[in-house]
Amino acid sequence: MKISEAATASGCQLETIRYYERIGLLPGPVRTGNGYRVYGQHDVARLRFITRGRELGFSLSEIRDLLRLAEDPDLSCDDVDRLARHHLAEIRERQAELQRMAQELERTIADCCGGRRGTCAILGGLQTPAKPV
Amino acid sequence: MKISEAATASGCQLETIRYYERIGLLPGPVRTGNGYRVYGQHDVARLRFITRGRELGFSLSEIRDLLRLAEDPDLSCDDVDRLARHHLAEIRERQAELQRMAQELERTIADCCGGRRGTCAILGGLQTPAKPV
DNA sequence: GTAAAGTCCGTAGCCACTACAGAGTCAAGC
DNA sequence: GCTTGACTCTGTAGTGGCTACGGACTTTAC
Repeated sequence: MKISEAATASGCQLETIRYYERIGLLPGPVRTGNGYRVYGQHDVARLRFITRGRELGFSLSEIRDLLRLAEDPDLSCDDVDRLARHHLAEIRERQAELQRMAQELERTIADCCGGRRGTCAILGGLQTPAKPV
Repeated sequence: MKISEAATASGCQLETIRYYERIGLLPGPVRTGNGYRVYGQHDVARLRFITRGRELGFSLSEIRDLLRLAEDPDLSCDDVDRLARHHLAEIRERQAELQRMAQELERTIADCCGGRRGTCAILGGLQTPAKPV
């Protein structure tokens, strides 16, 4: 299939496919006589794997690791598990950080009396470092 | 004060100060005879405002807007309030997204039997699109 | 006097794309 | 056969928010 079909089949953007090829995440496919890329089911599966990993927030380099692990059938999946847990911990951290931000913002917004600039609590809150929570 | 002192006083990295100047977020300061930048309390306050905004997850362009609003004392703070609320909504969205990711990852990790590659649920989960939650 | 630290400027790199420009190719309709 | 439009190719530049480097200059400390 051609690149646009592979894009549709994998849920990956067309330019992104070329990008993944450029950075070596996807092997360069067979070409037709006119130079068009030709993809097979295996390529689509790999693209889906990458896309899915991105949806779950993995970085491309993490996905590269996962793909390597996935392609070595002799290893136990301990490494995969470790990578997934590590990633989950990072997500939890980001969640906590967003939660802190949201709380501070909410407090600041609540303090806003809707008045004039001189008394604006939001701008005031931005002037000063965070209050300890 | 010199740039390194301004960096310490504002909690902003030295190179970042120069970067903010380059993109027009911080006005170019007075220079000494040798060309060194000289900052005052007002600059430090502005830098702290920016840094604080970044900590709260505002983009530099949002911060630019906030600074403009902060500097026009005639306006009511409705716009500031609107911007803050809009930003809060975005944070809430990102939180929800991370939550979805985390749940999926947790489920996938839980499914991992610790066995060999052929049966690895994590890799399997990456092959297939998300199950509806 | 010399060595270390600080400052200057400009540029390139990071991530993960996205968007172009300009050229070639293919299929359908006339 | 010709035109039109859709598709594909390559290479490059842009995004955001920094960070890091190199090479030149100045200041500071001993």
